[in-house]
Amino acid sequence: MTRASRKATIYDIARLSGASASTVSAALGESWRERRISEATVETIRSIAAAQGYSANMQARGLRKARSGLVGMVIPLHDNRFFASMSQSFEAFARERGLVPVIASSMREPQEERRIVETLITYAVDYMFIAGATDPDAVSAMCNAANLRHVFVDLPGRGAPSVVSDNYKGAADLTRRLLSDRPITGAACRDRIYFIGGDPADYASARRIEAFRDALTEAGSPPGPGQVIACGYAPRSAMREIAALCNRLGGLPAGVLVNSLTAFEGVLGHLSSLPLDDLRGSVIGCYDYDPFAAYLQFPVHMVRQDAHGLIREAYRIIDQNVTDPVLRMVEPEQIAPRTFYDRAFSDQG
Amino acid sequence: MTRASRKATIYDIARLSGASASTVSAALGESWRERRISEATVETIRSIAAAQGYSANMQARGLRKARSGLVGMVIPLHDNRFFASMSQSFEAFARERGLVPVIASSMREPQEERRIVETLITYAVDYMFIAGATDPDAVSAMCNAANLRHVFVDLPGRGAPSVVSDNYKGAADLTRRLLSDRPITGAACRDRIYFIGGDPADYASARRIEAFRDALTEAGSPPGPGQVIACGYAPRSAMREIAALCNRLGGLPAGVLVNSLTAFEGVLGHLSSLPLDDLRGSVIGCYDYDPFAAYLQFPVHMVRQDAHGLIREAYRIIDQNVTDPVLRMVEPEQIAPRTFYDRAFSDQG
DNA sequence: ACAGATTGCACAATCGATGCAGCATTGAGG
DNA sequence: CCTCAATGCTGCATCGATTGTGCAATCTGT
Repeated sequence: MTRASRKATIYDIARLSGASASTVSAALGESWRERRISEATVETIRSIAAAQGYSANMQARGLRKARSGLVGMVIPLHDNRFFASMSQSFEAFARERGLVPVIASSMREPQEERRIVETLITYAVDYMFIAGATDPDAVSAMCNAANLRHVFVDLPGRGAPSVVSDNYKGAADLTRRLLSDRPITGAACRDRIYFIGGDPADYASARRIEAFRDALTEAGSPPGPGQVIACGYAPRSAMREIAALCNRLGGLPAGVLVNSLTAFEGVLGHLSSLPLDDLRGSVIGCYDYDPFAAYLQFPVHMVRQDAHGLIREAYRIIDQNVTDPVLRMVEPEQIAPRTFYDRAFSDQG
Repeated sequence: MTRASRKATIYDIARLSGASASTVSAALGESWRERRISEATVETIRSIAAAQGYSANMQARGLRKARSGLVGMVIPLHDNRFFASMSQSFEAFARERGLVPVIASSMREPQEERRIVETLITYAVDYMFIAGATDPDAVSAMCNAANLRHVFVDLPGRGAPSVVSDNYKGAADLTRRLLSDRPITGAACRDRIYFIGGDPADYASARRIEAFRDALTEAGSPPGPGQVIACGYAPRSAMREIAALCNRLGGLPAGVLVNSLTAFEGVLGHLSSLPLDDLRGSVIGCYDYDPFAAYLQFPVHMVRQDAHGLIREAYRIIDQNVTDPVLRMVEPEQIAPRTFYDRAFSDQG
């Protein structure tokens, strides 16, 4: 920098190179051929620009071109394995396309969600992804008013394309695994498998509960009352419910399908207070994945959602210019107990 | 929206209200009092703007005011508990200040890091935070050229203020705990505590290793050769090293301090292959925290870094207008084995 | 009733990059 | 020698919001 305080602009480069600002703009961009700027001029301008440490002002460019080069994503929270993976993929795909990702978390508050969408619109993001939307219709309304293409992820909306995890298949497969792995004691009520955690008003949980019921019915033992305990995501309430259940049954049931890692933390809080032998009479499954959960005192069947695949599909929808409210499914992956190291080490090793 | 495709601008509002664009701008902003716009006019303009769903174009505003309202942060990766917590806090503090956070991950690549900083500069972010910088000097050079205030987090730089975790204290305390908790067998070499994982070229690891050595020395048993095994962060190499160590010693050492969760995954891979009783002769510590790691087959002493505190300090530096390369420390928290539920549940529950 | 102050607003320049519409200059062709 | 086309560039308006300046109209005091 020769001049102390401000960043160089095309006018500075124009003055230094003796060319006009429009020539500089063309020379530094892609359009210099079609605007018949000679190669020599382009070289000169580029070297001067490089020497001055010039870089374009995206606000000015965005204002003029009515595109910002930004792509927005709303997620419920950063501090969560699943959504953090989404962020990582979201960013990677954005970069592939030369876009800059802006990720904001809504804390699952509809009001916050709307505020964020509004903000991203004022920054003129070129596209927007909304993961785990709490009020998809409101979001679509705002985006449509701003003429902004958007895709829902993980939780579908009616006003735009959506990509969701195949919660039904994931939960059905997991249930079937638990059913076939469960130890049979003969005591009827203890031979059942219980579903714990999640909110039935939540789209993903509803699909999973539906799959759980169907899989049990298909196996010849339709779920009885109280076999689905959708007590929310908080560890504490999951711990309370599993304790109450064990108390009611006089011991652990043959199997437990825990819906979410946070609920699993609560279940774990109770299980870890039991003698290890008690656990051998039960099979545990968890919808969602954590590498450390694979090393507990007992085997845990887990489901890993394909965050990368979800985001890949979402970008594909943008690339293909789809705007109808289609619904695309991405399959989650079943993780057998204790197989973590086979996979993880081959990636990171 | 009365008009189909484009967003309303102040000129639209001006036309509809019969006022001039500058009056509209003032009325919608903070400056209408000092520009002596009557309250009645302000009301009229605001209601028309609301009816039109007007919201400002930040690119235009940013261009004019030379501020974007964006605040950037570079992190190594999203998909990591520590950095995800930082993102969460970063965003919360940004919102408090009416700023929009832009978080990008460098994958620990110096080149990528520079590219990101450059990009954030072209978007005219008002401030920038760089966590886990790989090339702090280059970053400072770029930011200074663009006249951009920035703060280093977790890994210090020489060209700007830095906020780092007190790695020395965290590791020293953890080492002391392991020392006092370790079972004494009498077999000299097996009574030692080993440090596994991390990269000594990395600032944080170097501080921790230094603390580990000092704490051992202070306890009267200075570390021998091979007692610090800084084999990187990959699970696989940590697994290999712990296996080799056990082989060399003829069993587990009295204690292991594992430097990072990823290395811990590897150590776990080996430990889980041993009979549970072997583990009772050893005390395990891990620098970094995971709630599930608190429920393994054996107790684990963990250190939780204060991501929220780091970010709070970083913002404080910005607020206080500090630009000298000061170094501020934030203390990490020691987590005793199996105490997770006492804490977590009171937050979420 | 008239100078001077105050109120309430409009005009125009500006931020930096872009792109359309020209405008000299050179060379070729008749 | 003159026309026409190609070449290589410049000038100017524009994107939407902000801000310094200016200027009527009304009000205040005497």
